[in-house]
Amino acid sequence: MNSGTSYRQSRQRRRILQLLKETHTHPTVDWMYQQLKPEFPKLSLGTIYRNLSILTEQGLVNKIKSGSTFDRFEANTGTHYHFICESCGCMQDLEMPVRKDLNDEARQFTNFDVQKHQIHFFGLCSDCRSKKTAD
Amino acid sequence: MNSGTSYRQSRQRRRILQLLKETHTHPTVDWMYQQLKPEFPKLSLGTIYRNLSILTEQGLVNKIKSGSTFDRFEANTGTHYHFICESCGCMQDLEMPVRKDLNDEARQFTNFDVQKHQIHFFGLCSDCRSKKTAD
DNA sequence: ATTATATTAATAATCGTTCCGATTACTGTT
DNA sequence: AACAGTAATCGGAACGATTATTAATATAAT
Ligand SMILES: [Mn+2]
Ligand SMILES: [Mn+2]
Ligand SMILES: [Zn+2]
Ligand SMILES: [Zn+2]
Repeated sequence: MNSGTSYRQSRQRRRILQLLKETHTHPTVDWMYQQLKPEFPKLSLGTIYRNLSILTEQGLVNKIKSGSTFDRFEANTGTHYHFICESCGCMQDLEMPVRKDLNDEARQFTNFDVQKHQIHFFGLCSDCRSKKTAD
Repeated sequence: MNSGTSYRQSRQRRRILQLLKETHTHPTVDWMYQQLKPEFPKLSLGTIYRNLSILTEQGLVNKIKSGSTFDRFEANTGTHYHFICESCGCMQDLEMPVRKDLNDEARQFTNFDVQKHQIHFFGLCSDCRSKKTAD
């Protein structure tokens, strides 16, 4: 990546972060590429990947292993839970408070040093839900 | 896969299931391949993948998207939570009871049809923990 | 402006997984 | 026991997502 030395600023990286900040859809690399391509006609996928990993390293962005074959990203770096629609695959934030007590509970059942946890809820999003009842 | 018609029996599939039943390490495809290769010298990776997906379809096996670049599998098909060591990457079952009430709680914060959830706990496993204090 | 080097675009390489065609192995029928 | 039908196999090619390489370009400091 960039061992030790300082980072410069680039239009591309600035826009990638900005784009992540103004959306709540947990975008994929490909989606971001499509979005920014008109603006940077010579944009390459490698640039997206490299900058996302720099931004992640800097703590400005979260990489989400969504359970699909591809990763998702978000600028919302605070801990929170996710809902994933099993029909359309969309991923949405849950406002639900984080249950740190679950870590304590987990500790009671092991001798592991449990530090954090992640919850993914699954089901049907509101859109897919109404589509289903419409037949 | 095999639409409608019945499955035959094969030594390979039988052994793949058996192997999964006698281990608790949530094996990767590659590990299973290494294990069974001596027993089936002409074994191919495709055979492991195909049979795991048949067994999964039959509900005898769970595919786990572990958050790594590769998938893991288990014959323990009941719902349960996992602990993942951030140092060595091992994955272990938690005896902790499943909190179905979390689904209800999640429903209060959305209009989604929340059906199930998954929890991954992270930290240091007992082995890595003791290695760390040993310096 | 000159310089040093971080960043880029383009492309090749890698990784885990799925797909394919030719061959082999089951299983039920004559 | 020979046969026919068709799953299951092997080996390798193809695939999609990601990472690595390299020469050209952009950025920031002097
Ligand atoms: Mn989120
Ligand atoms: Mn398990
Ligand atoms: Zn949906
Ligand atoms: Zn460990």
